[in-house]
Amino acid sequence: MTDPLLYGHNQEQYIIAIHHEADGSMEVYSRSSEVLSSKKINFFPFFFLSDTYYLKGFSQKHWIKELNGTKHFRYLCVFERWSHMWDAIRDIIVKYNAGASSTVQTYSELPILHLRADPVSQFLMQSGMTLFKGMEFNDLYRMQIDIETYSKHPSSFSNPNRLEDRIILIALSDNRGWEYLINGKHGSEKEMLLKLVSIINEKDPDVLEGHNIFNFDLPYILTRCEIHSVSFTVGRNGTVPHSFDGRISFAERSFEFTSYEIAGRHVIDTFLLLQNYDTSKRTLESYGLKYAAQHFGFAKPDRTYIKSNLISWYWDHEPETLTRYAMDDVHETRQLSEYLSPSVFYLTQMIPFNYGVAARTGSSIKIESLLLREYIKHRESVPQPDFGVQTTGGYTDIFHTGVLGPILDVDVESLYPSIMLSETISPKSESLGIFLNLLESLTSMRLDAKRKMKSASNPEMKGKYDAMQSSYKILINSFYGYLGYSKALFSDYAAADNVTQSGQRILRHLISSISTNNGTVVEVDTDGIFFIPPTHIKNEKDELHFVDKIAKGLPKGINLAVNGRYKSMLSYKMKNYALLGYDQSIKIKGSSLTSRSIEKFGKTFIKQCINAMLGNNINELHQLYVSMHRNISEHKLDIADFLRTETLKESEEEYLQAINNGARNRTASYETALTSTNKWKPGDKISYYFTGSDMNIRGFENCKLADEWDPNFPDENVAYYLRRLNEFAQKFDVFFQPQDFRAIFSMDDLFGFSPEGISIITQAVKDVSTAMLDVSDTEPHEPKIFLDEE
DNA sequence: GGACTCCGTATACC
DNA sequence: ACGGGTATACGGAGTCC
Repeated sequence: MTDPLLYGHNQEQYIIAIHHEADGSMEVYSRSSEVLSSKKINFFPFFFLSDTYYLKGFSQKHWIKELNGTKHFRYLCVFERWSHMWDAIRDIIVKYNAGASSTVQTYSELPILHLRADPVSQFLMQSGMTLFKGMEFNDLYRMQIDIETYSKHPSSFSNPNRLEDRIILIALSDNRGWEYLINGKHGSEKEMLLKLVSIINEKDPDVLEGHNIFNFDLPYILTRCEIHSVSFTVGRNGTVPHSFDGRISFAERSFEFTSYEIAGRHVIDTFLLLQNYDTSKRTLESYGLKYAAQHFGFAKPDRTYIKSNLISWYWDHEPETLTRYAMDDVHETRQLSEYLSPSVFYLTQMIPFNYGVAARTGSSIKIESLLLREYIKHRESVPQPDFGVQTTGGYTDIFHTGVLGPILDVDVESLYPSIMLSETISPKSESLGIFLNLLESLTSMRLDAKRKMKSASNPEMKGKYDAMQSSYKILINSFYGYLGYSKALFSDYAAADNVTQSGQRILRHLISSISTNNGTVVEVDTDGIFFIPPTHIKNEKDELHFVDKIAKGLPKGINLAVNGRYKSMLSYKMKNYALLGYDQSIKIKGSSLTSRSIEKFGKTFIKQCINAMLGNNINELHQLYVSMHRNISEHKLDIADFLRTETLKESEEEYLQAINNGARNRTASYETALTSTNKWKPGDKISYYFTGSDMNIRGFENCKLADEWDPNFPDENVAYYLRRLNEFAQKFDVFFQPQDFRAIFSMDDLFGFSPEGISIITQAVKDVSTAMLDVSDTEPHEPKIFLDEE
C-alpha cells in the first residue's frame, strides 16, 4: 500500500499508458506477466468555476458540484465529452467578456475559471490512478530511433519539404539488446517508411525515444510519409500520431516545439530531458547528443563522428562510415535516456501525468497537481493565486577579494525545505493542510532512498535508489518556489518571504559563528559559505570538527555539511569566483568570468589568467596578455574566437514592431538575422562578429554573419576586439596596484617586463560586523532562536 | 564629444 | 504553458556640460 497522498488513491498496478479516445473514454493499457491488455473507462472532463452564473443556460448535459469551503473556485463543473467542455468554455468567455472591462481571448486569461487542458491528467486526478505502479524502470519496453537525411543542396540542411531530399538511414535499438538499421541503399524511402511502421507495430514498444525527436525525427518522418502517401499508423489502436504545439521553459531558457502523442505509447525526447537536467546542475555547455555522451562518460573510444554538413558526402562516398555513425547515435540516445529517464519514471508513479508530459513540465505544476488531486477527492474549494509580490530572496555577500586559502565550502542542507518543515510554513489558503505532509513524506522517502542507495550491493540497485531519491529531490526543492510562483493557485508571498528571511537569519548566524571562532568568511550565497578555517585547523578531520562546532545553535532539522575543500580561491565579486582544488583542478563561476556572452578568445584569456593568478604567476599573466594581443592584431585567430552566439527570442514581426514603437533598441543579433537570407523562428540561434576599424562602433551597424567570414580576407574589427581584450584584462584591476596593473597588461616591453615586487592584493571589502548590523534593518522580529548562544 | 544615468536584455548563481 | 530572488555585464539612447 503506497501513500495515497503521493501516489493517488487508486492502487491499480502495471498501467503502461493511458490514451484519450475519440469517443470520450480513456483507454487504459496495462501489462502484467508480459501480457498487454487494455480496457475502456468512462472519463468526465471538468473545470473549476468561481460562479455558476457563467454556466447558466448551457444546453449540453453537465453537472455542477458545489465544493466545501468558501475559497475562490467553489464549483466543479463536469461534462460528458471533451468537446462539450470546450463548448461551455466558449460560452463562458462570451458571457465574461460581455460584462468585463477588459476582454479575454483564451480560457487561461479567465480569472473565474481554472482548467487543466490535458484530458489524461484530468482523468488521473479524478480516478486517483497513476502510471507504472508496481513496475521497475526496466519493465518499460523502450525503443530508440535516429534518422539520417540527405540534402541535395550542399550548403543547406536537409529539408523534408524538398522532394529531392530524403531519409537515407533509420537506426533503431531497444533496451533488450536488439538493434536494426533500415538502409536507404537497399530500398526506396517509401519502403523504408513502411518497414519502420511494421517494425514499431511488431516490436510494440511502450516508449519511443530520440534526441531532438520532437523537432526533427518525427516531423521529418511524418512529412515524408505524407509525400509518399504512407499512413504512419504506429498507435496501439492503429491511429497516426497526434501533434500539437507546445512551449517549454526550463528556468531562463524557453523555446517552442511540436509535441507528438502516439496512442498507447510515450514519446520521450532526450534533448528535453537534458535541458531539464541542466536547469538544476547548469554544467552543460551544449545539449548535443555527442557532447552529452562525452560529458556523462559513455561515449565509446572508437565512436564515429561526422560533421552534420558532411552527412550527404559520406552517403555518396563512404556509406559504411555513415552507418556506423547512425548506430552510434542511436546507442548514445539509449544510454542518455537510461541516465535521465528513471527519475521521470519514478515521478510518474506519483503525479497524475502521462509519462511524456511528466518529462516536459515544470516542478511547480507537478506539486500543484498533487494538491488538486486531493482537493478534488475531498470536494474542497480551491483558492486563486495570491495578490502581491515576493520581496525577499537569498542572502548574498562578499567580504574579501583576492587570492585566499585554504578554503572550506559549507552549505546548509536543503535550507528552504528544512525551514518550511521546522517552522511549519505553508500556504495560508491550503485548508486541507496537506502541503507540509507532502513535503515531509517526500523528505523521509528521500532519506530512505539515500540510505538504501548507500547499502545497495549491486550497481543496478544503487542506480534505482539514486533515481528515486533524485525524483523526490526535484519535487522537494520546488516547494519553496511554488509559494512565490505568481500563477500557482496556492501561492503565498508572505510565506515565501518568511522562508527566505529565516534563511538569511541562519546564514548570518553561521557567518558570525565562523568569525568568532577565528575563521575568515570570504563569500556567501543563499545557503553556502566559503571561508578560511582558523590556522590551527590542519586536516580534513579538524575541518569536520570545526563545521560541527559552528553548526551548534542551528535550529533543529537544519544541518550543515561540507560541500568542498580547496587549496585556494580567487574571490572577485558576488557570485563570481574561481576555486583551485587539491587535485589542481580549477572551477570558475559567475557571469563576469565565464559566460556565453564572452567571446571564445576572451573566455580562454580569462581562464588562463585565473590559472596564473591562482598559481601566483605574475610573469605568466603578462605573457598571456602580450600573446593574445599579438594574435588579435595579426589576424592569427579563427573567426570562432570572435563570435557571439545569441538566441533570437522574438519573431521578425515582433522585433520590427517593437523597434517601430520605440519599445526596444536595435541589437546586433537581430540586425544580422535581418540581413541573412534565411528566415528565423523564435528560439533559433545566430552567430555573428563585428566588422569595421573603429573600436567604438555601434554594434548593430557593424555586424556580420559568421558564415560570411573569409579566412583569406579576415575583416573582423581588430580595434574593437583589442578593446574587448582590455575589458577582460580590466577584470583583474582590483587585484593589483595601478602601476603594477598597467605594467602587466601592457605591450610596452621597452625595458622588459619584470614581475619583481608585484604581488596580488587581497583585501577586505566589507566587515563581517557590518553584515550583522544589516539584520536589524531587514529583520522585523527578534532573531533570538539561536543568536544568543556561544 | 565624453561622462553620466537609465533601461531593457542576457546570462549566471543558488 | 510557464518555479523564485539576487547579481553582473552590455548596448543603446538620452542628458548634461
